[in-house]
Amino acid sequence: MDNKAFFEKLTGFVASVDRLRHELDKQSRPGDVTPIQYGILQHLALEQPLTLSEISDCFGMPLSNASREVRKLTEKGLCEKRDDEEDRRRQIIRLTAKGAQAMGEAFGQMEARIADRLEAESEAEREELYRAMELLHRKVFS
Amino acid sequence: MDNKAFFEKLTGFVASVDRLRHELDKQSRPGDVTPIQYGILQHLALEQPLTLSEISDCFGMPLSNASREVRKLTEKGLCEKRDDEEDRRRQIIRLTAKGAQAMGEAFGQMEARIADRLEAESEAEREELYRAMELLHRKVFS
DNA sequence: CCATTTTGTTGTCAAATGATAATTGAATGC
DNA sequence: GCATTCAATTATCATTTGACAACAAAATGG
Repeated sequence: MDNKAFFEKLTGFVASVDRLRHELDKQSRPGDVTPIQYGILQHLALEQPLTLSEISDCFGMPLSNASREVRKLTEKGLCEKRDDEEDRRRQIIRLTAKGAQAMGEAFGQMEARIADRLEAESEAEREELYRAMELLHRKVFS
Repeated sequence: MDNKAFFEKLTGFVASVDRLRHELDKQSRPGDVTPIQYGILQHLALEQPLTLSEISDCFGMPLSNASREVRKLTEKGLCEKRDDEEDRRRQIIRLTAKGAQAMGEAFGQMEARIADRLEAESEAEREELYRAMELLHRKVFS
């Protein structure tokens, strides 16, 4: 298989992933949270706590903008900042109980949609899909 | 495997795909094209021609905005509109030679980066990755 | 100690995006 | 023929995002 064929498959695949993400986000994102803010909340829901620098790196966003978005989220009561005891320059970001609940609901909705989509698949097929994601994640999407 | 475990894997996977896409786009996107416009160009590079409605559907964008973005692309000489002969309400969108060349270069850059990333993989492994994408595309990311 | 680096904050600005309404011309269904 | 639907255009507006500059406080490395 040449690079070109592989790359074309990859391009189409990435586009399809993007579409599903867009669709799921659209349905599950709370109305008072912007898309980028929702991305930050999702990241926090999967991995806590995070520092501002980590958020800024992960989203390829200048630190100044990460700070702004996180401030807006804290103003909405969805996450909170705390000084790092070890390095007091750092801010440690966590979801609040309210934020965790909001993300729990959002993820629940998404989970239900994914479950619908996989209804027809057998247990063995699900495991195959799981392994496919794991493989691609490890080898392509580092 | 329960829904939750599968869903968590999916969420992490989608985030990683998004990060790679973001990184590749950042490096390959021409400076005079906005991110959304670049998405439209990529779509056209993979599938031509498209109508405005198809573009608007695919990106979940109101038709009015799709029209605006495509107009900007035509003003930049990267794509062109033509009346559909069969249904004269429709506009058929294609890349111009200039647009095709620009996307050829952009895709070439991305392809090279992907090739770097897969350098270590054997032919058999590449084929496995290819099949994994195909499987996930078909069964999950419809 | 002192210069430098790291981490974050605040403010500002232009550009990109999302959303809506009003309008046109072409097709479709009866 | 006529109402309705469809595809697209244009205009407008608020919001979101990206980018940059100036600043402050804490850590680091001599």
